Amino acid sequence: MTHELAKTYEPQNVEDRIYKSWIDGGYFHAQVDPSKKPYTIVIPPPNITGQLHMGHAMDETLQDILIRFRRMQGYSALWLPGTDHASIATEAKIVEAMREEGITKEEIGREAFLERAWAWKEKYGGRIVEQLKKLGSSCDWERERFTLDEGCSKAVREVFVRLYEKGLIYRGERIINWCPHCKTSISDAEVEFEEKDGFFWHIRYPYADGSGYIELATTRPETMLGDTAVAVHPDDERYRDKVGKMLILPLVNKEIPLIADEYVEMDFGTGVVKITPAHDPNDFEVGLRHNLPVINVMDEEGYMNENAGKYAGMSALEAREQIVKDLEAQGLLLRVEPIRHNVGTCYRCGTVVEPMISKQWFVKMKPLADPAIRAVETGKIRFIPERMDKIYFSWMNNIKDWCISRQLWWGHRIPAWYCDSCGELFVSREDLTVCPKCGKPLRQDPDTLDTWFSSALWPFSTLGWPEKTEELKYFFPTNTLVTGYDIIFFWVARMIFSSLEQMNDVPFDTVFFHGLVRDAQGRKMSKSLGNGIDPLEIIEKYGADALRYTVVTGNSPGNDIRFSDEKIAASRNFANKIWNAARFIRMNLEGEEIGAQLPETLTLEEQWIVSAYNRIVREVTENLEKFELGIAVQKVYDFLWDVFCDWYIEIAKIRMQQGDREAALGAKKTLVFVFSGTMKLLHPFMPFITEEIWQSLPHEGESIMVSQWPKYDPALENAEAEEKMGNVMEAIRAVRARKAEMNVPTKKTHLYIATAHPDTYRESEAILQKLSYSAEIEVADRFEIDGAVTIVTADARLYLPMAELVDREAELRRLEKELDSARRQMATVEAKLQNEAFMQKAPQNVIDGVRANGEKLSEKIRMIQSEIEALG
RNA sequence: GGACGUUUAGCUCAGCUGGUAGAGCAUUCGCUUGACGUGCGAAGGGUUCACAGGUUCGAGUCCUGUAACGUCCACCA
Repeated sequence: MTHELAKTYEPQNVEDRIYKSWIDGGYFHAQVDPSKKPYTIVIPPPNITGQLHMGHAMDETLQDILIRFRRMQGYSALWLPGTDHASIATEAKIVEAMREEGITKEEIGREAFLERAWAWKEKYGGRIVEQLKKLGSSCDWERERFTLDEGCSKAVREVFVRLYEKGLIYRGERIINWCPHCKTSISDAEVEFEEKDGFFWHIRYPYADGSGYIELATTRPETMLGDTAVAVHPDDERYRDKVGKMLILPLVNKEIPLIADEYVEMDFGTGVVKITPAHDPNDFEVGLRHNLPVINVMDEEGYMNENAGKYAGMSALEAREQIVKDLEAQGLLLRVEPIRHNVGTCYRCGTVVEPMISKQWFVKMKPLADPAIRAVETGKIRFIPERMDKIYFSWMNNIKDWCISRQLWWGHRIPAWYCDSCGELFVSREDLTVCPKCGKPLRQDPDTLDTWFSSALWPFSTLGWPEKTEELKYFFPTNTLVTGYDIIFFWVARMIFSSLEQMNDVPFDTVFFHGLVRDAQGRKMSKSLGNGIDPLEIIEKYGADALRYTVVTGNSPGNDIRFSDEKIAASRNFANKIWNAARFIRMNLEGEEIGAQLPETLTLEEQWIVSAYNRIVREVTENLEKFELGIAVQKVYDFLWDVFCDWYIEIAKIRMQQGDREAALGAKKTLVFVFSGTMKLLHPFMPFITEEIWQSLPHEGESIMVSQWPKYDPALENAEAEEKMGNVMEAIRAVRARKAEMNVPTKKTHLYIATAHPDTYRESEAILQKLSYSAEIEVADRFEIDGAVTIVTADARLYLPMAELVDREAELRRLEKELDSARRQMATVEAKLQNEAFMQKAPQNVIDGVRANGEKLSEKIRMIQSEIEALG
């Protein structure tokens, strides 16, 4: 297919059409193919509630680059897409929508609520997927999955039952984090600490024997209703003889003991801690050690419960105010001290979490963490950048049991059934209705599982596990996981231990971490700041390729990047540059039937560009294999713009305009070969424009995305041609610079070239003539020219006879300056060569390099000197 | 309290296993050079890469320490 190529690249006219052609071609679909090696990436499933944001844009772009690269290399490359049901986030959205209608989920009940949730999922769940397509993501959509679909649900239940049977899942009363807004427990990982202003209320607790008071301080006075002890440090002199005495808990008028525990720090605050086992994780531990009763004074909504006596029914905050007042009235409040302290908040809604005792389901982590630590230690899983492993280890080494039950409806329901008659508990793969023991009806646990429980299984649940599918056998373990460092605990760590436990293998061999996309000022993009940039608007305006290029260029693994108008504009300009190079080539191809092969024999400049291209092929491939995507794309950019366009196209014009059909054909073939190959190198980064261009040039095959990745070919390497062209280019630059300096940039002048290598320059005469704006060119080993501008390059002396423009004095000064600089460089070279330590210890190739440099310099110095003599 | 990251041209950032610094943007000058002004050519700009030591023949690149900024973890009631 051919299209008229517009003067500027218009991605809007290209992208959707190309994407559709890829889908229609079935190129995204990866098959189980024993003749190929598999390469697999599973997508970090975006939330169905989500809208595409810049974080996704970067994440998906990196994955698509890797997948497209491997696919072209001949792997059976599977990029498995899907979405996450995101229990808390989704449920919150639906509850919110219902609130606007004036109904609550309790009113309509579980079933009706879930119906709404699924309807919502059907309506909005596809939105993010459509947005991913806009980026050009080459996901295998035929294999799209959802964390709550049948297969994933089956996997979740299988894992739950297995872990339960192994004793790695248990139900128990522990301190958990309760979010009063989301009305569910959340895991430790889901608590974010925020520094907030608060108060230290200093309170007196009287001794029961009337022998005075003990002073303590608390930030949460309302919890005192659940105090069951007061603790001091065992070594604290002040209380040595008091430990063991009873205290009267104010307001409650109950006796509680004064105990000694190492947990208390003598130097902090008053050195006295009230112990509330039901509402503080540390106190809970203390309580266990001292066998203290646990009194929960709050309900799940964050209101004081019946244990709170007269405060029952108040919210925690109301109770706090009242309690402070009451203490004050009784003269037990000593003072109030303002402090800044860290408060745990819910990562979803930001509400201050309430630590409280609750009966929940937990995963016992220690046995799972050990193999997970080893997998990274031994290198079975590699983190890029490597430093991420420290974060991982520190978390895994200090891991606590994982609270997995949520008081939500949208999610995987816990497969546990209770018999209210005989009190038995059953955990089962199959739904149960009657008690296998006593035949009475069973009641299923109302809770659902933490969303991350299902995403932890994603690398294998999506491939069909627990069934033994062909896909699972072929594509698992997956290869690369691409994700942001912000979900290393939530997701990466949990996939690792889940996979090791269930599959007895790692889920992936490499984790490629990227950073955050920040705004132009370096701030995190956020809704509240309103500084978010919508990738879809960027795509609309600049094209997906420009967006993709922007998020990978100048970026290194694990580091954040800033997104700015300047950057996206620069990317757009690059796309336009490529576009016009293609336009030029196509224009010159009209009426020619040429293939995609190189000509049989190559001229010097063709040898040079092909050799340079060939090197780029090798380097870009290596960079991609090492996940150095930013470096890889930078190399393609530099080659395409600075080498191919700025030099080779200009050079090729000469032969194409000369009228010699054979010569022109050679140039055209070379242009096509190098440019098409470069389009392939660029394709993973900028898939749309490269496809559009590749199709418009002579090519073999249906699509660039299933064409073969260019291979480095040692036969194309030509150091001699590169050296020769390097000299020619240096001469051209030097002439241009001199003319620019003299304000006659395009003046056509004669050019005399005195050199020891005349062949090179004679061969390149036409090039020199055109690019240096020369009239006629003469090449010899030496010239005697009066009143000429002289230029000395490493390889030649160049004369521009512009007597009328030459200022002898100025020429002399310039040459002196050049001589000076050459001599200074020479001095450092000589210093090295005379340094015995250097000569002895430096490797031979470095010494050779310095020597060669020295020879060049001395030749240059000699030439400059003779010019100075000639002038003087 | 602990760990980690960053600190390189005016701005945003590259710089792999150590061999005397690069890009994009911005700036200045000059170009209707028949692919592209979203362009072309040329130029200036780092007191040598936050600072102080050290290792080395040689350090932006390795080690130690300091400072500023940032991130994560822990959390003292």
